[in-house]
Amino acid sequence: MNRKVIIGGAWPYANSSLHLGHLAALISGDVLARYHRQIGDKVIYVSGTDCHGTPITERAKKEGISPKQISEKYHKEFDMVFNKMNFSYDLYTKTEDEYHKEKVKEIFKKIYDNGYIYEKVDEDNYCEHCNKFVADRELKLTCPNCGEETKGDQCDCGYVPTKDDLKNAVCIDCETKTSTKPNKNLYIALSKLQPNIEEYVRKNETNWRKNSQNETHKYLKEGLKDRAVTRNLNWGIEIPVEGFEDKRMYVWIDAVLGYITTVMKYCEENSLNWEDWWKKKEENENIIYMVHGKDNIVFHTLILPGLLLGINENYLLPDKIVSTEYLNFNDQKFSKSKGIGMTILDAIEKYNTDTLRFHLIKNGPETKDANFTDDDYTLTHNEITNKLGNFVNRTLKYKGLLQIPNGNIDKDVKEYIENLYKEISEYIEKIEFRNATNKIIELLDYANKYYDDKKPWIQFKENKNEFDNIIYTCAVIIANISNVIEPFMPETAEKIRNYLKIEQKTWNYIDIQEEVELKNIEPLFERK
RNA sequence: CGCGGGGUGGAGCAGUUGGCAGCUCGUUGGGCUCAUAACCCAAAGGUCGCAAGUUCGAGUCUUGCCCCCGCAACCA
Repeated sequence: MNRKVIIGGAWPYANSSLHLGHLAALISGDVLARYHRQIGDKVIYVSGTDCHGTPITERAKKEGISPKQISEKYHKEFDMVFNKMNFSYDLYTKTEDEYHKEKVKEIFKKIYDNGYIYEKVDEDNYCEHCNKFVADRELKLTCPNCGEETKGDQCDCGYVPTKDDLKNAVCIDCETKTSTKPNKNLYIALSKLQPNIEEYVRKNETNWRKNSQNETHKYLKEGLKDRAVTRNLNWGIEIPVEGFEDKRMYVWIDAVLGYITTVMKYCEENSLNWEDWWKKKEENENIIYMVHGKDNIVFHTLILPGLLLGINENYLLPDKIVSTEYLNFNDQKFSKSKGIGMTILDAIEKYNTDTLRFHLIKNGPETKDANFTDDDYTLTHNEITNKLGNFVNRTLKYKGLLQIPNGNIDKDVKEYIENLYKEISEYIEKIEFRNATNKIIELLDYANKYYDDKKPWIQFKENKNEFDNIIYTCAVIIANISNVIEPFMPETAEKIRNYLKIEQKTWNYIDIQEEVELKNIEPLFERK
């Protein structure tokens, strides 16, 4: 295969550490990237840190530092965490990146010039004392429903204040009563684009996860509403339209356009033409994946396509929407305030990164919410240790064995392996990763059973030739295991390649070199 | 009638277009000794939330009902 594949991992928001839930959602992207590279496709796998927006400015105010300092801190952490988890991004950048900002402004301007972004005057909340417009969440009022004090966007009791309620609100900073003032905003004309978006959805949704289809239908059915793309902030990307100098761009516009700007930047740096990836080419030559959690769905199935259609330059639209459900932690929602959950940083300290990756896919929130517990992880870790680690050990550390003997491959085994590549490919391309991991477990069971059925320890005494064949065949199985686990457990795959002197990862049945010397074979995992 | 997810052997789950109910762990018994007490074989264990319906046949389709979990913030 020689397709051009873009994989866009969701851009994590830079105001708190990443936790296992993020990892469970994003890991699919790395599996896809590694798999597609391995079968020979040309992959550009991108993501970056989402640095802008109100929550970060609020956080910065509270901590008495600049939004830039906050976002930088988390950007560094994210970058490190992804590295440690062996995410193979071709480019991981941030929305604060100058290149990104410039390109976003250019794209925004095009959409504006095409008439899909238009001006509208709203009556927005205004604080005379602070001399600025304030967002609903920057207002404080007594909830007319439950009587408690609440922010203006939504109360703890679930009540959403109306425009009328907000007339009694005060500014969260200075506590003075706010008023409203006419305010010019820019809107993206999603309502006007709805027919095109609908057509796009209809054509592509069979390649999407079910949850994205449902969520998207819901919005389309209600009718798309034009959405404000400007915010009264001083932190974010400037609006490239006259008269909006005091405003900044809505973060979701900025963030989803990152999938384009990063591909552009990567291509520039690597002497490629980005249009080969993002613009119309031959049929079945391009694939664009979007990987994220379920709360991100509409931004990828409606807003991003809306923007791309608004540019009106034959941009390709996302083909495959890979949206996960949620991961719970010990049966509870991840919650920073309640201290529920585990950051990826802590998980890296505590767990083996490969078995953690594998576990989060095998028991991940692929089609419905899943639960993470320490015990469940240990179960997966030990299963891999026993079935894979031990199989490698009982073959390559066979008592007294110094090198892989010359032997003949068992024909049935070869056929089984060849077939397995196809099956795993199918599952991965159908974005059914749980099934793919189950196939890998099946292979490990098959390998151990083969070993037991063939009884090399008996053949060693009775038929040395047969013994050689068995060990050789088992070594070939291990070589092929290294290929099929590469997308899921890259470090382990690498170790095996080193043991067997395998030059490169492929996605076909492979033999091994004759008489590979067996030196420095260490257990792949330690049991917990 | 607010929206969504789910109820399958002790636990966690899989069951695609309806066709003998599966997987992992756990339990019990056996085998093996190459290996990280790992590996292999076998057994026990389920009226698939309840009820009715469609059908030669329903975990799978239809209808009604019951129960559990999300849907304020941080947060995928």
